[in-house]
Amino acid sequence: MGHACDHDHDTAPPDAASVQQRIAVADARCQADGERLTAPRRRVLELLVEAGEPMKAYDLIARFGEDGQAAKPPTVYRALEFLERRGLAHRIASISAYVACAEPEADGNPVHAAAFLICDCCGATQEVTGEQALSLNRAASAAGYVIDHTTIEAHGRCPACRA
Amino acid sequence: MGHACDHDHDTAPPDAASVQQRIAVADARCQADGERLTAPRRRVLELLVEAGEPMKAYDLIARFGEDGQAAKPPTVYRALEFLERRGLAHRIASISAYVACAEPEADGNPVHAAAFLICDCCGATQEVTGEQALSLNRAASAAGYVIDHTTIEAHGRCPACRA
DNA sequence: GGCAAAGTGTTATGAGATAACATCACATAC
DNA sequence: GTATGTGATGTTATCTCATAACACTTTGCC
Repeated sequence: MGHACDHDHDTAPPDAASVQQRIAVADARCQADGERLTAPRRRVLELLVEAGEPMKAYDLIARFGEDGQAAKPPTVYRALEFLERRGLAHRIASISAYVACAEPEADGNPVHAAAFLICDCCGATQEVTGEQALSLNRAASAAGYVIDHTTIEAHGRCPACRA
Repeated sequence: MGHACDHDHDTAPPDAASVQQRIAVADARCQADGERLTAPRRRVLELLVEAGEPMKAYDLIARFGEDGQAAKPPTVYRALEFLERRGLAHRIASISAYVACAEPEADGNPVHAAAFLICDCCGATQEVTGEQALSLNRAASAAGYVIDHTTIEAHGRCPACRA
């Protein structure tokens, strides 16, 4: 996503090989679980991993076709739903955007609670551990709630933009 | 907001007197800070307090006029922006809804970090203390981020709907 | 092959939010 | 008490985000 600020941002996008590497791992894990990383799902994941930062759904739609052809919205939204269900991507509700998961299944659980630090200046987003989610779960238990999933997002300025 | 479940929910809406009481307090505080709780702002706050649970922007728009006339979207969105800025209401990003603040300025700070427990069954929403936000702020500091505001929302089932 | 389930393509539309500009209300200075 | 600037509102139009509904295709299984 774009930059609201005027200073430099040297965010290196991942090289093509490591992108394909991550997709291969995702593919293998889907197969192991009896799920299919089909062409549209793979393509959306590829776009998210390449971007390395949150992307808007309609940016994914616009860039979906390798030839510059746009996809139809349901194609991308369905792929996003799948990727989220598998813990391969996350929706960031506060900015209506989507991002590839930084550590898919790091804890052995495909769907994990994630928390995000989002720079409102350059758009950089960092996924942090689910520690906040645990704290939230404790508060929920105390109130008698049973939690399904959490949305934890902090907005501010990253070290580079803070200057 | 509506109920997805079939069992009973006896959520008592606040009586008219206590609604007006809360609005009077909000009004006094705005004045003390040199802000004006104008007619459309007051009306939106009134609708939110009466509801006692999150409301969609377009429900506020539809019910804005006392005579059943709808408002124009910017009227309500501008009022919501003001109420949020003053800490009198919160946006719940994960469901694109708005709710009156449970404890305006409880800590002396008009704009405070809030966290929410949201029942996906009956729509009941509970605002809990900013403890989670503090934990998130610590994580952010460790990563060099400076935080402006946070979005902390847990979805699940409340005690009544858990049964 | 025949079947059921999951996935995709396509059209259309619903839901959420804001840009832009004209007008109005209010406080302050003169 | 009137000029002036600022903040708020009214109004139109449009933009962004997301999904319903239905036809068709692919896949895995018997």
